[in-house]
Amino acid sequence: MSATRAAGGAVDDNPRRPTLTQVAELAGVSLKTASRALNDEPNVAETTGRRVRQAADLLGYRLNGIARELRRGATSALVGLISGDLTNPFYSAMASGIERELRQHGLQLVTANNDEDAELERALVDAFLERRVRALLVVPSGDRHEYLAIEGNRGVPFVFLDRPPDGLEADAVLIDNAGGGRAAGEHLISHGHRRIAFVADLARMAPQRARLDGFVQAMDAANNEQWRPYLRTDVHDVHRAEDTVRELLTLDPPPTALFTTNNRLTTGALRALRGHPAAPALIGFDDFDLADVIGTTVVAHDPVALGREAARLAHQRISGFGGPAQTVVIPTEVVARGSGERAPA
Amino acid sequence: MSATRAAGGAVDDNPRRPTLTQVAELAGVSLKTASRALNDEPNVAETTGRRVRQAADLLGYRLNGIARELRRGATSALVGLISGDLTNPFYSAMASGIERELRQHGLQLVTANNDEDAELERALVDAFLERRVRALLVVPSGDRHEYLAIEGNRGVPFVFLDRPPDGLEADAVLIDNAGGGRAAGEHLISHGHRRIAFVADLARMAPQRARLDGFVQAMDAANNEQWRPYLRTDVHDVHRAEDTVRELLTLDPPPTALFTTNNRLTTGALRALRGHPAAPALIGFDDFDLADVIGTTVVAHDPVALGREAARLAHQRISGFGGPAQTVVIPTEVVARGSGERAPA
DNA sequence: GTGATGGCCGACATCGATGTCATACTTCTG
DNA sequence: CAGAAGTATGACATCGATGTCGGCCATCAC
Repeated sequence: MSATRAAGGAVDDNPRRPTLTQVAELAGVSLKTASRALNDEPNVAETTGRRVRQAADLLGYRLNGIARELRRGATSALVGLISGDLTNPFYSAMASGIERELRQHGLQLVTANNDEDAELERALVDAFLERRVRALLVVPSGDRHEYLAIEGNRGVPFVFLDRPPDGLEADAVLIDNAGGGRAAGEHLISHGHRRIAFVADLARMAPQRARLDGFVQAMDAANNEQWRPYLRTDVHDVHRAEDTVRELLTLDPPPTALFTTNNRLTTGALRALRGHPAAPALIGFDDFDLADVIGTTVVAHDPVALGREAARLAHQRISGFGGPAQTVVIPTEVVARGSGERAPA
Repeated sequence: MSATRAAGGAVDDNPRRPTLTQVAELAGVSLKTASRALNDEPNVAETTGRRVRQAADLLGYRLNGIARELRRGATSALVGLISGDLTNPFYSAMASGIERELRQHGLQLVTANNDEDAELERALVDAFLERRVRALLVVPSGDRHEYLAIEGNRGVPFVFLDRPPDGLEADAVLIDNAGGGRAAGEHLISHGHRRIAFVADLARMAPQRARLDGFVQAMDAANNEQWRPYLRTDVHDVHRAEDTVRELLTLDPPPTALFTTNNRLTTGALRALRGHPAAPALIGFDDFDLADVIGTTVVAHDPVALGREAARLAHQRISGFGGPAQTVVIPTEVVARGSGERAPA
């Protein structure tokens, strides 16, 4: 009862958890009978059952899920998620959607951050497979995913989130990136803009390319070429986004509108534009908290739904569905809040 | 090679993963030798090792971590986190800090959402203990945590995050809530405010009470009683916060300043204040993205550090540290950005 | 009274890995 | 060349649970 003992260290006389065998011994029954009693299996006398449960309580017995899983088929109730940093609200919203959906099916989410690094990602996939996860949800950072093809056929379903699989067929949940990019372009065009800056993240990421494709479609449809000098890609963090936007504003002539292609870049742009006398119009991909308060027009979508759909697909596979690979597309919608409706200067 | 087979369903002739025994058979060695070879243990002839590794590759063998864990001592490499919804940036930042720290020690984070429900929380704790997690990190929603005391002594370390343990001694990482509350109060007082509204979340949550305590200290020190009519507690979501602030503004006389005690409430307040001609001063607990752009003064702290410290404490216990319970306090700091420096009307 | 039925229980194999110990075969030592 | 020391390997027990099967006993039907 000393403070030391109460502190949660491994200090009991026997810090090892009691096993079912010990419970059985204390109750004076066989191992198997104890197992039956605690699992509410039939054919256990009521008094026996009570004795076993008392013994279990007394010892503080807790079933060993690892042993059970091994016996039951060496596959856990875990589903792995490999994504970017959870401090990015896009990923955390996704994770939240996944977690909620999985819980309904008695599955648990295990998360890991790939740091947008393909090498680390492979290692994490390996680690998860060794843990015998039931399914793997991946926001892939690498380009080629063939190495997963073998696994996909061995009973561990893969679901790709936000970025399409390359080199194998697998379930995926994507955002309508091209549609969103096009809608943003059309929105700005319809408000009279021609010199539109396109500020994008790493071009190696497929969603970024798709957003550009859609945007280009809108520009082509409007016969507008004036945006080309204002194309900036591979802007990967908030600070570089801020700098890039500042740089754009010094051009002559400056762009009259900006399209930032994800939440981080939009944040950077907002910082650069703060207090600017004649701020250009701004539209950002990804909705964000307080965008309504700031009055920022965005191409919105539902990242929680994205996660939920991915978890749903995974659960379908876990339940034995063997049909062809499916792709779910999450729609986007332009939400006008003021910044995207400013007229060109 | 049909589309169906490529789709990742369980469709191989033998969807079961190969076992080490099968690898050994194919390589023409004993089970144990195969184990030695794949684990780089000494005393394996080079040619034998090569044969085993080839066989493993050929079969697509992947070690069964569940079996290994059982043999090695029935304890996994998992650490559980039970918190509120990850869409709350406070929790997701915490989770990110935890994940990063754990990874350095080869541990994996498993997350679960307690929905702020004490009943569900107990069930989740049970589930995690059955999974034999190495440690449990909890943002408790319930008030009493005695039921964890037994576990703490059985070798599974507990770490409490954001809210102190009640009814047992255990490691904890807390924010300097009282200090932050006091600082916010002093800040507003120093800018001439007296009629200060205090808008708080559920009073049953200890951090909320501590923030109020600190705030009251500041008011008492300034001999100010005028804030009392503007105390509002148990405001639990963004919408109610918005409504509450609107209501406060209709009072006569209205408060000249607001102190909202967490990020959600601050968001609600910002919505209510949007476009208001003579907005009261505002200071919010918890920093948030874009607070700099909006110009919102906050009591800031570092939730990533909070997570990191919790993971550090957990790892310390896992490594065998048996000392008394430790409490780490994360400091707060008032970050002035304009909204908190507005003079009283 | 005999055989059949069903309830209750325990012995033992099993899941897939690792740890212990024994054994065959080299190689070294004096 | 005998004995010691070291290398490469395999047989078997083991982690903690569950599944299979068989035994014992009471009850019941005929």
